[in-house]
Amino acid sequence: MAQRIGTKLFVSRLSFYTTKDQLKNLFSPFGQVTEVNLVMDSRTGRTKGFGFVSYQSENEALKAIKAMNGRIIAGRIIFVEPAKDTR
DNA sequence: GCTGAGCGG
Repeated sequence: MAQRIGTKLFVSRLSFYTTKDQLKNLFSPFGQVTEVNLVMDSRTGRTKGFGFVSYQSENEALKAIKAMNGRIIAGRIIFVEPAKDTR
């Protein structure tokens, strides 16, 4: 299977006030985002601090990773890496 | 009103 990226991106270490809309406009210019999902907590109704971003192609997803990995968002460092294809 | 490793529904 070798190294497979996948179109799903795992975005973590976000600020607790960052929303899905923020991620969308931050990851949109790097490629066509087909899906943006911010994981919410059922107890507080706020973000867990991580989410998922999907692109049309793996090359766009990989480009977004290199472009946004370890970048400053909302004054915090965010980690971007391919999500597990455990789906 | 806060916190801070991880892979959601």
